Amino acid sequence: MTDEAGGTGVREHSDAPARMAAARGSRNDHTRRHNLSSLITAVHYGGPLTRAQLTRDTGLNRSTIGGLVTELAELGLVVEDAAAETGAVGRPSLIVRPRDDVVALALHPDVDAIELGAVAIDGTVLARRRVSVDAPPTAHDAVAFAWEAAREIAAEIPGLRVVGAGAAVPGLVAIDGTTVVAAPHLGWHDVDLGSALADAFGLPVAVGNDANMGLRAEWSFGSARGVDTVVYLNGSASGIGGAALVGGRMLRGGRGYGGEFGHMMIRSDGERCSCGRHGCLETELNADRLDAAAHDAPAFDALASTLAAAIANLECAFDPDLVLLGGYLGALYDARRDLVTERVRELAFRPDAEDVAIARARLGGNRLLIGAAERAFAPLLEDPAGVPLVAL
Amino acid sequence: MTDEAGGTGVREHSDAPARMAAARGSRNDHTRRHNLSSLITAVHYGGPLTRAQLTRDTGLNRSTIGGLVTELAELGLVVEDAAAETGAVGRPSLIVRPRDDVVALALHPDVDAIELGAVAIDGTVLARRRVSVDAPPTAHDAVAFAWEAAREIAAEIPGLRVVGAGAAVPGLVAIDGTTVVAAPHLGWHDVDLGSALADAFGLPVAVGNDANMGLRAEWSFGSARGVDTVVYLNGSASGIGGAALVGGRMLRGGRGYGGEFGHMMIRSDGERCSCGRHGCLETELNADRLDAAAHDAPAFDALASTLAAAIANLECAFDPDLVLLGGYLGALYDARRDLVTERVRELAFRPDAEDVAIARARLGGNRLLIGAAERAFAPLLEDPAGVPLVAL
DNA sequence: TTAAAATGTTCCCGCAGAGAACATATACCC
DNA sequence: GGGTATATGTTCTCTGCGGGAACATTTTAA
Repeated sequence: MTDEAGGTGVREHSDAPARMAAARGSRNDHTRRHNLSSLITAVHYGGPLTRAQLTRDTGLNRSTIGGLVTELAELGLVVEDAAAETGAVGRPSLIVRPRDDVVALALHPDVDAIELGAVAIDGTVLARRRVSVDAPPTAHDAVAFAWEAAREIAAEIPGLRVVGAGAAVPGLVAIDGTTVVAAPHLGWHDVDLGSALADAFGLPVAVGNDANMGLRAEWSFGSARGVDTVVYLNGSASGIGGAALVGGRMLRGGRGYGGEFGHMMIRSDGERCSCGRHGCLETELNADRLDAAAHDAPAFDALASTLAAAIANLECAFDPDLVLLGGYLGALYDARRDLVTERVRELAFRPDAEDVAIARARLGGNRLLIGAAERAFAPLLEDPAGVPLVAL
Repeated sequence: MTDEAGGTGVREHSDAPARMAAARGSRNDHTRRHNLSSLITAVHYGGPLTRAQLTRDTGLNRSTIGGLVTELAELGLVVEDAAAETGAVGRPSLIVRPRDDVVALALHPDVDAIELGAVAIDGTVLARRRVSVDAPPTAHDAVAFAWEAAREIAAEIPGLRVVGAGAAVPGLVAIDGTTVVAAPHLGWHDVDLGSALADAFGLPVAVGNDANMGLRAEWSFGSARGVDTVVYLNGSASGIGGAALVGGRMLRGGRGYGGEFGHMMIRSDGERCSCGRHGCLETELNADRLDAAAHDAPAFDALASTLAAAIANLECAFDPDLVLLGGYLGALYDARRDLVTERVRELAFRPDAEDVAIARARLGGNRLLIGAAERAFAPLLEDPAGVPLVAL
């Protein structure tokens, strides 16, 4: 026993509460909330499902499912359709589908453009607006554009009900989900984008790093759908963004800066990086170098090997089920798929010969909007009866 | 929307169940189980606590706490003592403490010795047996010794009730928690230690990597007590073991091989490592090099800088609340604390100037036994009424 | 047309926690 | 030493929620 926990003394002020953050006392209505959450989550990720399927998936009783679905319908979150022709024996089961007028707003300010989308609860991007900008936008620019675009969308699609807004920002976002601590390419430092958005829209807002949002989208509806442990690397003009999903949860870190794999050291004698260190991945393998090597096979192969080394390094740290590559890293992988696979196999630490699974991201232009919307939907999925919807 | 989830079709066989592993339908008795778990978990980590404290911590009603504690007492897991003198106004609250005759067995086979301990539910090592060996033991040796040692301990302390056994092994352990896939220093490959132990003892067994077990112990009762995100590096004769706690959960990875930071690339032109790669941390910074540099300040400082580089690398990947160092890495850190801190600050990616928190592990010789026991206690803490205790 | 199968609906039961009312045990004040 | 305030343990009742049986509904198959 350690010095601080032994003996027979009673500790009136224990650290137990900290350990019990997820283990609070549970009341009966927590059960109800949990089950409502299970159902809306199931139709969110799984699309339209029959009541019978929900009964099997959850293990709950038919009658309970009936009551829960009725409550979700009264909350305006799902609708029940008559069954399609199934060809099966027995009374056809009602189809539960998420309503397509429940949306989240998703904002993506970047160096050359600002984008806003309205994303339905099933992941469909119902509408989007984009404006190109000559100079990196300020947070005020982003909020002003978001407001205008939202008015337009509201006029175009009447009757939308909004649960909240999410924003994907190319930079470091604090753990509070509102403050952009540093977005060098935008020139933002300690900008409280979340509060600005929340004040403008009167909605709950979640701000996050763009790579995290991208991985979230790919996990929900893309190449990493439902995979438990994923490492994500995305190459863009502003460098390499990284994110990781560990045991089904986003790696956030103590301050929210976790997953910055672009600054993992990949060559100890490499060039100096903007972060002050030497040989960071995003310095050794960036868009400029890739362009320069486009017609120089050995140089191109060397870059592919660098990618493989990064993957191998991440593989021994995370042992992921899947390594997901986006942006120019996805393109590089597709162009030298065999070489990358072979080099990873050579370098990989894994004792079983089985190859590391590598895939390319595939949601494309909607990825960040979908990911930001996912963040905004999260509270609704957790407590369907506790989150108000407001008219857009 | 993606190609696979759009449209209006009904998916009878959705992937929803996979997403709902932790979101299964919940019955009322789940609530009871959860609350029992909360209480036993609280006294496990927090030591003796008053009923009043438990009431505040959980938010449950006094009467509910009374019933729950009574049930835990009937299960033989806790005892209630009369209050000590508190000096406070009001009726003194009963003290709930874990019973000290509920134990887990903890086994630690290593290259030069085998060790077995009986660890009480409050983390106290009640008894331990150790035998030195000339050659690395086989799994059979380990099980045979464990059996003998357990018989001795049973004779020494009568009346012990055992919940299960845990084993900490210096090597890679599969995600199933029973198979040692590769323990090079022991010469073990694909050895099913878990089943061998379970067959011998008739108990549930959890086998794990020694670094994971060590971090678990430090998190429960040591330097990382209750910290949410921790990166752990432990230097021993058999190399550098690594482990990470992410959001309060152990980083395991898809196959159970996560956290192998000893094979993180730290010098791209470094020496060849036993794993086949070059410049792995445990090759650049091992016990031999440390011994050789003991009386050579510049060389010693260089090793400290290597440690700092490793910490900085892990810091930008995980953004941990704490970096925990054990074994010779802890000693190295203590010897060059200022240098390591300064180099980490130089290299650190974090935008806020705040230093990365670094600490030395402190549980010492009992660490692995405590960690292995923690793993064995985990099912009991999760479902106190569902795990049988057997006489030792 | 009838039987079988699967699902929706209704009603009742049991379990678990909340809360009120009461009992008990301490400290503080006079 | 006695009375009061305060905090906690105990008992009893109430409510909410899921399970399950019985019945109703809707389909396919014979």
